[in-house]
Amino acid sequence: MKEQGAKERILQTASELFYQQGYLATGINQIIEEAGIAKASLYQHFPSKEALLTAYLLRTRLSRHEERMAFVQHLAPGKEKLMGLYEYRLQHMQTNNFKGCAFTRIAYELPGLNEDALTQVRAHTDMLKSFIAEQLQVIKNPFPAEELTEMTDMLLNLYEGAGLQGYIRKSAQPMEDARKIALKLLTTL
Amino acid sequence: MKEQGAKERILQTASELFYQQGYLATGINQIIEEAGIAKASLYQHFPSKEALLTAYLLRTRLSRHEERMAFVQHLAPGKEKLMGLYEYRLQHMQTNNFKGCAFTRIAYELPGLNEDALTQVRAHTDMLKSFIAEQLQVIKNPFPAEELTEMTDMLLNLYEGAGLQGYIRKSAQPMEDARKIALKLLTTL
DNA sequence: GTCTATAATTTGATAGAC
DNA sequence: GTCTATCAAATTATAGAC
Repeated sequence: MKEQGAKERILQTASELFYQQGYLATGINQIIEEAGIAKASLYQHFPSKEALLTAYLLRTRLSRHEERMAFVQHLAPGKEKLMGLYEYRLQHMQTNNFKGCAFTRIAYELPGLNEDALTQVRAHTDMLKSFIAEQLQVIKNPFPAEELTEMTDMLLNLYEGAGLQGYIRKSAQPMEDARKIALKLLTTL
Repeated sequence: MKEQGAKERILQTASELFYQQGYLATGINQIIEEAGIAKASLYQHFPSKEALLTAYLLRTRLSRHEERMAFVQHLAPGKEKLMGLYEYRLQHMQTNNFKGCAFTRIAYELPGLNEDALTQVRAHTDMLKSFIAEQLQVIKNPFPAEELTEMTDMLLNLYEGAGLQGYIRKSAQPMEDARKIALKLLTTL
């Protein structure tokens, strides 16, 4: 990890800790210790802890999006890619020991979220929403606007709700159930 | 507020602050200041900040449940009471300026949640789930077990997902949309 | 039971040498 | 650019007087 430059090492360490322990529960001291750099070096690259948070959110949002896209890449557009969304999340939950959604964590940790951070959190669900809507339009075209919105909301809420339940229960079951329900909903189209 | 006794005043103040600002962001100092008592008095009644958290969660869970029940009391069992669930949450969101779910906040603030707290969080969604399942069985009886589970999950996820979206967007729209979708789902039974 | 005073640690952030 | 040393403030919690 040493060969990656100080700034990169800081951001990677902070990202891991923010996600695993939470933003507030993670101190600057722990970050510099685990990154193996001095405190003043951190502040050379990031003016404040809050700036580190913004950088973390931006990076995480983009990389999650890329991972998701890579996961569904080989799947057929439409129903298969939509199922892939649930399957990707299932895999992510299990790989990360049910640590939950990075963006939901930040949003709930900081009720008074600054605008930059709030923008990143919203952009994350915007991406999910448009992904769902796009795939739905592949399945059925033309898709009446109102019905499309309804089905999109339904699938998004199902996904987010199951993510929340899975986090609280430390279980993949809610998301697996949600996947099955989503499949059933799609076959009625 | 003075006439309520020290312990009660502490718990009320802490509850308000934990919900509004979050548990981690709220210091003991702020609690005693706003409650108007001395620090040692707080520790007389609660052995630690964590004990205060547990008391907060228990009280909030019970009072939310009572409020919810009172809200749907005059509604007919079945479809009407189910719609009342969404309407209660809508009212709650607006009254509390979209501060989100108290239990989701705690669950996400503290990834390493102690068992007592985790139990409270789970008990909260257990209550929601059984409420939904009960009302569904009023609408349709007998309700095949598998279908009942599916419909319950769907309504719960819809509810939780919309709650999350509403929190992030500071908007009642997602929950209103969810309520309409739920209504449509119920009329197909 | 409630108070004041204080302890011991940790927090985010900076000054200044190299 | 990276370091050591340090800052002021805030953290949870306790001792001991009244």
